[in-house]
Amino acid sequence: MANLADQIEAYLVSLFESGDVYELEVQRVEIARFFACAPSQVTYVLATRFTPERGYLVYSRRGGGGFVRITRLAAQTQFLADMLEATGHPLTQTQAASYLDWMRREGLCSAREGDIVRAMIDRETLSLPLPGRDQVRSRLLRAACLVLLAGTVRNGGPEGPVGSDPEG
Amino acid sequence: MANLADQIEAYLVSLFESGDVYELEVQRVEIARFFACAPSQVTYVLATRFTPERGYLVYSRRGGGGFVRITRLAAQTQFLADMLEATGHPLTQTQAASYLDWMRREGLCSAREGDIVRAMIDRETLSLPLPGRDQVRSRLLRAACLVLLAGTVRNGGPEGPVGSDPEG
DNA sequence: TATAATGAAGGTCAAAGAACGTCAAGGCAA
DNA sequence: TTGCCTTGACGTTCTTTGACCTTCATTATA
Repeated sequence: MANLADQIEAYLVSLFESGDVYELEVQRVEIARFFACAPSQVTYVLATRFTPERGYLVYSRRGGGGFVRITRLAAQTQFLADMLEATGHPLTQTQAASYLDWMRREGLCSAREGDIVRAMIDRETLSLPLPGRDQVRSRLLRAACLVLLAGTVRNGGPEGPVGSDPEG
Repeated sequence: MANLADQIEAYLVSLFESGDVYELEVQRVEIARFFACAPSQVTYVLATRFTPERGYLVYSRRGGGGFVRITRLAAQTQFLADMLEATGHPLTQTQAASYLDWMRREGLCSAREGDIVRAMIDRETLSLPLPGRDQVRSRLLRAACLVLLAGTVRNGGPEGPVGSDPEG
């Protein structure tokens, strides 16, 4: 178990625990320097270890002042894991709605938050042909759930991504 | 927040907030001197952060006695009309996110609600080819806005403590 | 009085720099 | 020999700067 990826993972986890925080902001190149490895190695660790299924969210920003932010998701229950698993597959409007109902009952989201997501995954709103529609819906629900589970994800305002967006 | 652009943005926003004003008049060269940077850096910040989509208007005048005036637009007036107009045509991720920034600042949605919608309209989440992606995004934002605005009318202040309102 | 010169703003744009991401190819271990 | 690791070349995004341009008010000049 002496491989680098595991060491880097352990190091990052230790930062979470020693600091007792739910959010970490590091620089990829710093970690790479610390472990004397290629920066892309850090990306690899983030991609394989710090996944939503394992309870983490990763957000990064390029350019000067760039960084990598790792957020630890709130409580991990079996149902949440199942739901994240479910959002990996196409979902009908009814299925998606029932997940939202559940989250609402569990206090994981407010009624209004549920309404927002519900409106956005509505078939009329999506207005896409059917094989793809359910796939897009599941991705949307997943994205929403990740934010809900993150507790407080800072992603906008002065800290958020900014600038021209030719790609849309 | 290691980069200059973010610092300058934060500084300008703080001027708005500490003064509790909707209009600011500064000199580009003064800001540049204060931050010990090139004046064009200030122009860059204005161009990327203080955009109409984010609810700001910038007017400037050259020559002796020149200045830069930043106006913070209030949401209530033309906001709904503009937003619905905007959501009638394709929207890039940056444009959409900027509208969300604005709504949050104006108290039309909470930070978490903004994050949810932002995550759902992300290009990675949508994962659709480009001509259509921006169209779907605009429908999604529109759907979300309609819920947000309806909620505003119903209960007045949406800007509650983030994530602590499971009944709301 | 008109006009020209001057200096004081801010604007534009392209290039360089600073991060992070992607991907394919090779390495290594069970 | 299959499936992770690891690396490095190359790509994208965002920032920062500096050289050069335009606009405006003021002052000097014909």
